[in-house]
Amino acid sequence: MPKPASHHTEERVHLSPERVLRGAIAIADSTGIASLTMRSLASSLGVKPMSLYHHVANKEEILNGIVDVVFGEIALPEPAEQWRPAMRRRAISARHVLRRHPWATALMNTRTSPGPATLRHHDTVIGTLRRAGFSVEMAAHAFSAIDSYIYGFALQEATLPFDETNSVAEVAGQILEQFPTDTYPYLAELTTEHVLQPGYDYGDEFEFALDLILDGLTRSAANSLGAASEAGNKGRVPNEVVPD
Amino acid sequence: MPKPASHHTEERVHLSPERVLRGAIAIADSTGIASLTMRSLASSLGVKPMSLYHHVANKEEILNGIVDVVFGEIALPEPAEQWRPAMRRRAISARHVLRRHPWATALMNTRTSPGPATLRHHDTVIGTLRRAGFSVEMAAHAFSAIDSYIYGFALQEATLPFDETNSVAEVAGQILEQFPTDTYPYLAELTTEHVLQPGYDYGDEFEFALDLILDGLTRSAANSLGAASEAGNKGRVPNEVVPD
DNA sequence: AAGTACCACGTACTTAGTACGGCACGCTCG
DNA sequence: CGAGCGTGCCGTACTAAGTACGTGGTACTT
Repeated sequence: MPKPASHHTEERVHLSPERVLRGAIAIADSTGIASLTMRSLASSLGVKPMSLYHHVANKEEILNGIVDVVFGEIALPEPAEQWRPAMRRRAISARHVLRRHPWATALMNTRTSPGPATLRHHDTVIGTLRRAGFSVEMAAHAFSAIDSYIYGFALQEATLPFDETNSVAEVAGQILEQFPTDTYPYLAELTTEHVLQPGYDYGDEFEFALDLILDGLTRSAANSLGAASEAGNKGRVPNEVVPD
Repeated sequence: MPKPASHHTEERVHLSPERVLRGAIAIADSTGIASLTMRSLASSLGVKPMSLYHHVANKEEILNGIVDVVFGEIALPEPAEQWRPAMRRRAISARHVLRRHPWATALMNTRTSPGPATLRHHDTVIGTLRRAGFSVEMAAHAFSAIDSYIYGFALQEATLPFDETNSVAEVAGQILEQFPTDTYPYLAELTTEHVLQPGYDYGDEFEFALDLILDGLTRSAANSLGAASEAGNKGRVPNEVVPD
């Protein structure tokens, strides 16, 4: 028999900022961001609440931290990759990550100080565009366009009121049944003829507009390069021509 | 002299669900969604906290309610409007509304039961597309593309850590100064050569990708109509040809 | 005028974030 | 090898916020 367990000794856990953040993400993923409290987090780590404060300043810092961890999970472009496949791969990776962590998209909003993984992510993305020949302004356009779409899509996907337990059919039915069929006729049509069809998955929608945007950027970037060289900066030699 | 004011009589306020929601929006707009508590709301309405519960079931219902009010502020397409200008006008209106209520975008995420204004909004948008000749599937594509972009842009705009008080320059400077200049070279470049330029306004970015998406939809819709008529449903007579 | 529905209120309970100080453990140094 | 000390976990307790419950005043109805 081991010595009579004082509450230290045997099961002393030894936290760390990383363990705290990982635990926080685990709770948010499994039971929702609302159920992430300092108490629930401590308890899941086998620790009392106040112990957490030796590793993080406060709950805000935890929230900042887990958002940055999530950003770190997104696949970055490889240096050698061409801009379009690089952006496509990154966008798809981002969507997967944000679907794994449905709370993250909304949480980003309330954070104003980006962490290192976030900054690195942004820097790499912009760098990929710039090295492909995008002007600074055009890179800003592209970055804003793609990222807005990613976050917006993730936000909508996260808002969908169905998960594994209740299907699309149930929820959509419930909402529409509350009203006479002709109150929202087009919504009803879209729902019954599209959303409720077997095999429907809203996630499949993602790549449609992603490619739409990438097509548009390819065109715009080509134009702006043309315009730019007309404007006289022919000396510039991007190491890759913009279109694709 | 009026009768000795029992706490009723004179200053009896008479709440209503509408007044409660309006008050809630006022607080969220002026001091942030975090400062919207049942107590602060009650106090701003000249009432004690528990009085609110005679008009709304709980705080959740308030949050659902204010999100729906915000949706109601977005300009809907007119029945006679062509799809492209209609979508453009609506998108721009939505961005303005979501900028007036920066808390709304993130809050949408946590709501799963859409209110009547939200449903009406969606129905009108889908109807505009369908009556313009979009197939059900194509309307779903377009709806998802445009709305994802709107919400994502609004989310990014709301995340920007500057408002009237502190300028872009200060904040951007603070973040980048924490690191050696070459840690995030492309981010630094974009910031100094673009974001910090006089007259820069992130909001101007919105219409660039919006038009990109609308262009892409115009093209895709034309293709899908072509494909559809080849597929044999020539009998269908949309009252407007899709492209523009 | 009496009854009644409505609705604001006071009190109090629960959950959550966190300030403060105590104290066990194990490493370092004499 | 033992005293001292830093690290970091814990107990207590305070504050803020959501809200259940019961009371009583007000004004409308008959």
